[in-house]
Amino acid sequence: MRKSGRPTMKDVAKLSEVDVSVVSRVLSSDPKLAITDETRDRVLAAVAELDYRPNRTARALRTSRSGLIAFVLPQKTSEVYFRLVAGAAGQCTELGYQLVVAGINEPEKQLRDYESAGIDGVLIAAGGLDDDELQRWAGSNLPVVAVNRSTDLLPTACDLDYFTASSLAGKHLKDLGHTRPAVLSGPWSQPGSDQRLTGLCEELGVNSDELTAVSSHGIGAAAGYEAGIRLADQLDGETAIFVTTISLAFGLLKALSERGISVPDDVSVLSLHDEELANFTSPALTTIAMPTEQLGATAVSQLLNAIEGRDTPQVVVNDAPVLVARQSTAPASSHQSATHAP
Amino acid sequence: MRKSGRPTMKDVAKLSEVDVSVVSRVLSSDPKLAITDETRDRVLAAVAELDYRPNRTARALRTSRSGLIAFVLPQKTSEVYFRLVAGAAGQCTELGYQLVVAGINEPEKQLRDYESAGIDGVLIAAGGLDDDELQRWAGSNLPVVAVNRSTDLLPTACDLDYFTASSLAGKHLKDLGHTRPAVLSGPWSQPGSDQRLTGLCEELGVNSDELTAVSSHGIGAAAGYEAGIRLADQLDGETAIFVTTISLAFGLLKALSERGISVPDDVSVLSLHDEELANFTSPALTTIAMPTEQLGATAVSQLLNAIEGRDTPQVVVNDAPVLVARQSTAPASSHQSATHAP
DNA sequence: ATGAAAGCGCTAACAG
DNA sequence: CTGTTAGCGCTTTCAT
Repeated sequence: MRKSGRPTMKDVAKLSEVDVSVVSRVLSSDPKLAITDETRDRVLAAVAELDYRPNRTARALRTSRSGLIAFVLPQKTSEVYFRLVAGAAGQCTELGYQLVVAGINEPEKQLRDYESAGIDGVLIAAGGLDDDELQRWAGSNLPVVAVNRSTDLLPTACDLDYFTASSLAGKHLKDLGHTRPAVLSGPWSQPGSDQRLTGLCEELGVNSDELTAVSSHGIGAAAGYEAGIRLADQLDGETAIFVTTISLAFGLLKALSERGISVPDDVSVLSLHDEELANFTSPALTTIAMPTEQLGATAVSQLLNAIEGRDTPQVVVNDAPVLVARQSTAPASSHQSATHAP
Repeated sequence: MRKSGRPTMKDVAKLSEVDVSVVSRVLSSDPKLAITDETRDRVLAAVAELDYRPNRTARALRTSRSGLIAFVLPQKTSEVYFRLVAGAAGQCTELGYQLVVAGINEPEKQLRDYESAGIDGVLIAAGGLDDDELQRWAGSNLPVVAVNRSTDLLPTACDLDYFTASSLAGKHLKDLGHTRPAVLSGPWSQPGSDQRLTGLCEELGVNSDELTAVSSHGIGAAAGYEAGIRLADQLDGETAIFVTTISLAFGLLKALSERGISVPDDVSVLSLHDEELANFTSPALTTIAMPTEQLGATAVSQLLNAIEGRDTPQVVVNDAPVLVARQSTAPASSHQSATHAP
């Protein structure tokens, strides 16, 4: 065992000629501590002089609070998760926590590892999980909050406002004269119960099962391409395609171009989530930008609330989504047609 | 203070009727422990029965080893870093460590935070750091290893084999008849000393300062676009463009298309690093795929070596890069010309 | 082959 | 207002 060599509280106590307990109380600004300014200053001076920093491990052992939280992510992931992590990491830094990340594994095993490691709570990126798997994250002594998914399998969940987002999408399409868009969605979406569609349908006054819809088998561009080909072949006069997550849209654009369907002349494309690359596709992609980093940050706050035993709203809605109109959407016009030679 | 309620070593000791020290030694498979199989079995049985898991915090306090390592990332980041983290995280799980992530901040402050938190060592994504900043990461008691950058400012550094990668690029271009490619590189690249160019130049038999080169002001597609416009306007008969990192290439493609330069008819484009989206640009991008996840994993191993005081090679080269030929490169032919009307 | 005992550095009653 | 004390759960000499 290497001695760390760093000064301990005892050193500070000695130098400032008080007891360690006083140092401890000064440093944690114990509210019910009455102390002369003189003494406090002496302690603080000693802390500064020795360049003392508390040993968080010792503190953790004593208080059973490590200041560590974990974020569990899908093994196959995408830009969206990255932004989530960035938001969460920033908030952690802000609040003096450390963020541990790991790919998702067996929930039970992973949770027990985290308990063993003294992790205070865990964030689970639940966007792609089915109920069964999510359920398995619930049976733990640790506070667990679901991120990017609404659910009541867990006491706390944070999600983006997909209803508003899809309403925005619907409104934009309606304004352009598109009345019955086709839908390209991710693998977990269940048409009809999918909140990413309700706003759209409401705005357009259609029923979700009237729409031509295709589900992808994954969340990457390749999955979007594959599903996009299927969708292209199924198009029946639709003048627009609504995509529920952006990476799919990148693949779709390619599929459409291969099928000789021109965007936005033959069909408009509009996707949820925004990212820098949307500016650089051809044509540049119209999107609904979602506050993804915000979601990450909020999830951290919620988890800390749960850890402290404070109130934790079941669902948290963040900043409003915003439409970013680029070149992939255009007015529907009578000469439009998505039909084409095979 | 909440009692955790989990069984401790004492409970195991009691149940198996031995001393805690014996339990400890059994569990850490102390090599110089002589023990009857009978006793060991009793201990193990108790461990199983109580579902005992060691308290890593207590262990950490005792051994000054937390089992935590940190990965410090740029605030503005890209897909490449994500892959790095994925690789590192996987390796950590493999080896029983936890990976803490954070955006880069003030090195001194961050390092002291990490010391205070008991972090065992830190990985710094140094690809975009200048020497001064990197230097500031060196002055710490913690082992620090630079990732994605070769340097001798730190005792340990891990990097990809950019020499081989750029040789591969050079060879591919030469095979196609391109002799004097233009270069689009990231902000930190210093032409001439840049290892991402040496292999290319060697293969092509040119001097790096003979090449038309433009540096971007960032690492995203937007930066690539901006620099791409500048480069397009500077093109002087070049039949190919070599890009040192892929996100820039996405922007470049757009810039070229706006300038009416057709890829690959007018100019071929070839980029370092591969990602899924390279399949979905138009045209699909030819790349040199680098073992980025591997780098993340190797960096972790190196850091653990450093932590254990074992040997740490200054530079680690991983799996070989591989050429992924797609549609953005084509043979140079006499009718090619990058000149164009403004 | 096993047990006793001393702490790692910190916190939180409880005394004084 | 400040000091004493008793651990948190574990590892590790040193005894036996």
